[in-house]
Amino acid sequence: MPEGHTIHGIARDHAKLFAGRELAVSSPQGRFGSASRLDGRVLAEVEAYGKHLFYRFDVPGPQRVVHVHLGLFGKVATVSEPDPVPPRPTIRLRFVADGGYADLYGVTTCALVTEDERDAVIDRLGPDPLRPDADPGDAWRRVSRSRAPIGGLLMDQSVIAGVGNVYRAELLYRAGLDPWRAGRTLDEQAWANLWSDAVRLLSAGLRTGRIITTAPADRDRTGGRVRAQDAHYVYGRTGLPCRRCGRPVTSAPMLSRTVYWCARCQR
DNA sequence: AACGAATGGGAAT
DNA sequence: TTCCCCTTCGTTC
Repeated sequence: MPEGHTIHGIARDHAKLFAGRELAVSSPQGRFGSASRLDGRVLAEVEAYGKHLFYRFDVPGPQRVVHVHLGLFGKVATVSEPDPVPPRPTIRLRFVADGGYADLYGVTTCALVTEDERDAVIDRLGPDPLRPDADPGDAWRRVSRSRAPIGGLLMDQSVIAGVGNVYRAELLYRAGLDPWRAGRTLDEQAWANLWSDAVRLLSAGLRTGRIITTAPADRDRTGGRVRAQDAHYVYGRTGLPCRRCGRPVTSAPMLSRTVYWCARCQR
């Protein structure tokens, strides 16, 4: 689940459900030790940047921001009903308000930090295609100077924040780019196109809650809802025929993550 | 019951 | 580069 669009969706939903309200905060699992310092306090705002979430509370003292990073397995379950079910023992953090509640579990990071620490996290990140203030020029400077493969650069959060393994594969397919090409062999227009497609795809993901990257012409259009097996061009389709040329989709490890591509359509 | 994989990332080597 | 953390779920024994 957790690529940038998921995180921004959680921020949007939690702002609506919790911001400006007093929250009951607990850690059924016990590993979020700061829960009691936030319990009964007002959540001022929720912010998403790349794959990072920040919850700012009205509390005294320098530590007032909960920094959350879901990692590979982390999940957030949000329920817009007033009566919470008893929590599973693995729930790291639970927020409860009058109108609903949310559970976080399996997360890589869940910590109460200062504003400076929050700033430091964001300083390490590249531009986020889902933020209106994003400057793709910052990312281009990194890409244009790098010998690393573009498939790795798209996954590097200090280059561009929010793209994960699914969007990486699909963006490169849609651009016709070989994931193994060095960043510096791209021209500026190729990067501009990649960036604008990232804005388009992640925005669509935020809107629909799903990663759907295939153009209508490249999938079976019968039926209203896009079938799961029609949602992607190459991600998770090793050995299946490319939707456009029929050649079996290739996959290989890149920096310990599987990258998928069509060796004929992507040069 | 055991194992592997999964939309991630940081620290250690 | 390798290892380690986080949790769930489907497959295999």
